[in-house]
Amino acid sequence: MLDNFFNKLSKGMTLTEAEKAIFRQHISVKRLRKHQYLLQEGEICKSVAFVSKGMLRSYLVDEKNNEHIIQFAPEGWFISDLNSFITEDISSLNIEAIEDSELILISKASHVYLETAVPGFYKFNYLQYRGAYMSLQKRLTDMFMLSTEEKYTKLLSIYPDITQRVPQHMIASYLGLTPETLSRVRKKLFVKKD
Amino acid sequence: MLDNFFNKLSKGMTLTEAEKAIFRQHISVKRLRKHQYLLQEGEICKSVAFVSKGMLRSYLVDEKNNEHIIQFAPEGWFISDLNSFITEDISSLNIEAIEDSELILISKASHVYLETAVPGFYKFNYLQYRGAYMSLQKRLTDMFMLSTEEKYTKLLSIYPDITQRVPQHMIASYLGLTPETLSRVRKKLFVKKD
DNA sequence: ATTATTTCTTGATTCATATCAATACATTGG
DNA sequence: CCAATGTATTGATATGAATCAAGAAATAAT
Repeated sequence: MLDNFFNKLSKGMTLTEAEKAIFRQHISVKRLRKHQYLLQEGEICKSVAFVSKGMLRSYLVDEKNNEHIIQFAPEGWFISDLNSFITEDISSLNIEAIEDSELILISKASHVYLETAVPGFYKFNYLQYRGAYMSLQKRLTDMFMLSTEEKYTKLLSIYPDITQRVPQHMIASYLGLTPETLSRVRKKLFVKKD
Repeated sequence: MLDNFFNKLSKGMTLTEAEKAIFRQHISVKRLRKHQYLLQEGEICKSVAFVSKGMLRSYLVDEKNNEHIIQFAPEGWFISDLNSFITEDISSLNIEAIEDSELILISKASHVYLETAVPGFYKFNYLQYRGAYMSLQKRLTDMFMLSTEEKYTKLLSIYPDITQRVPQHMIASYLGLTPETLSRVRKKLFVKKD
């Protein structure tokens, strides 16, 4: 069950068996059933979570009670409220399992410890965040440059199985659209394909 | 003139005099006058630039020839087309000086060298990208959650001197607005303040 | 100084998407 | 099985921002 996690690490750093043992002592495993929360706004984000199975989403709620999805995290991804994790301020984010999920948690203390105990961990984190930064930059420019229709089709091309795993209104929220608008966009797309 | 650069590095890592010497051997200095380009679309991004003086912007041009500003980089910031830098594919970004500027360039080969020659450089980069990732996440959620007026006032509160240094139509582009819309938003704001 | 160029403002109109409202459809739970 | 809840569709209308167009203001160039 830690295999996914060590696999992920191995992609950004060299990882010895001894180091794996150190990791094992500094992580914990958590299971969430669908609809359960890893974090709710107002709490402090105590750990970074690696998703070894299932899927989570993080979202914000605005004054009008609209949800805005920040991130989906299927297996192989990390999720947290980074800002709260680092500053230890209260979080404005909610993180919820949208499938039954298995998580590997790294607490702040453990993270700090691992950074010095496992030298390659800096490199891993560097590559991890650099990649995350690049993806986010693409997402932002897509928001600016693409039409609503293109945003949706591009999302499908990158994550083809997303419609099977994520309800449509959440996809709409992730794209910054109302459910109604996404429904109409899809209608147009399917008419075209006939 | 390298002081700004070493200061920046020191904020994320410990930096010995010996390491400074290594850096000096692996960086180059470049001056750009206003309107000159560090990178134009179609080229390969050969280096990451640290802005020690002045200010640059990176932007994309869409099919309708509209510019979309991705980033402003005043002194103390890094700028590049990360994607092109890493993959060595051609860039779709333009990077232009919007003031007379002084840059410190790190080529790809140097970057790779420095990562191993200066152990703390991983830590620096990790923190750098982690911070950049968090800022970008805020920018994205602001785009989703704030009204046009709020986007502008928030930008002003974070970068109060931006109106002095950056033409208004570029601020509009950065916020994803047309110049006309920003002009009208400002009019409303100033009427209110009377 | 005077012209040229860039930047900003203002008005009229169009367009895309949000909003509001109702209904259909699907899934879950007692 | 039926109610309850959650999810998706569809229509009518409102709204905010884009677009088109013209002119004013500011800045730079000769």
